[in-house]
Amino acid sequence: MISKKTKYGLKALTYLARQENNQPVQIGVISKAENISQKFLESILLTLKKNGFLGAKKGKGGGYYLLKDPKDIKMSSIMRILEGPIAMVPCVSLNFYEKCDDCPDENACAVHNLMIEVRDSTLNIFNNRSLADLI
Amino acid sequence: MISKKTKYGLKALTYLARQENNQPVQIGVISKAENISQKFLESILLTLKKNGFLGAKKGKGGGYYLLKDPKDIKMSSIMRILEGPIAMVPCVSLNFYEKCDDCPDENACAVHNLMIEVRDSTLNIFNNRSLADLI
DNA sequence: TTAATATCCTACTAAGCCGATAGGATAATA
DNA sequence: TATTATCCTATCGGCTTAGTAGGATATTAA
Repeated sequence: MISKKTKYGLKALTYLARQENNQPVQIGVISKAENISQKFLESILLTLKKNGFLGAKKGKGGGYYLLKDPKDIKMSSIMRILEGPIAMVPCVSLNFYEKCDDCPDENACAVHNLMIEVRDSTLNIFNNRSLADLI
Repeated sequence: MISKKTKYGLKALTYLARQENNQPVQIGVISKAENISQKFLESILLTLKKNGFLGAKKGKGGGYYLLKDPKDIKMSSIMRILEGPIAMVPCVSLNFYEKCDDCPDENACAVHNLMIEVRDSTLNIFNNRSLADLI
């Protein structure tokens, strides 16, 4: 299960991707259109900005806009910023690896190997889908 | 990310699946072998019993044992009992469906359709892997 | 019958995360 | 200089997770 943060972030990104000429859109506009708490969305867009997905313009006529072409924004990169690991177990994560306390030997762990399979199949989707594909 | 409950449950099930003649194994034995808190494992095995995966025998020489052949226990059924939904969003779950508050129209939701894809690919693995495959 | 064994059951708790809110600081525009 | 809109920090209630405590129940063996 992904968090609401991730879901809202994805919806906001697709909203921005649909804009003509990539014009800045204000938080309030997106939050109303997508039924998202404005303050909550504010923090989400901020992290997307800090991670290089969005640009922002202050003052009248300001708002958020995409910094890259939707075709060049892989779903996997968005998911990792918003949700964190894509893997179902830390010991199988490529970008958020963590050793399991209970496993003396990872390769001997039955769960481990199954979760590698799941990770790869999910990753296969997220790596081959861009923001443009969501529209 | 799956919970420790799920991970521990899977490990315990594979432990039982490895037993000769499907002999009962006590909680304490599994918890020591797999480095799991005994009391926590106790509650996990209890839910697996209540859901028809395990049988139990009380008193000396007792313990837990599998009720079915490991080949006949699909990963998807285990995951649903231990972890709950396999889908990443409730509105895409086959067994735990829930409508999203923020979506007036599911089919118009970009996230929705992507998550159906992910669900299907994950389900494809969990439906075609049995407990026997984990050993 | 009694003691030992091992599951069964209910309740509780500390810690952490999630979703959301509050209130003001900063920067850009008119 | 007023207005607009992002930026930033701090906080909060509620829920879940992982684990603990303590005893009830059933089975076995002496």
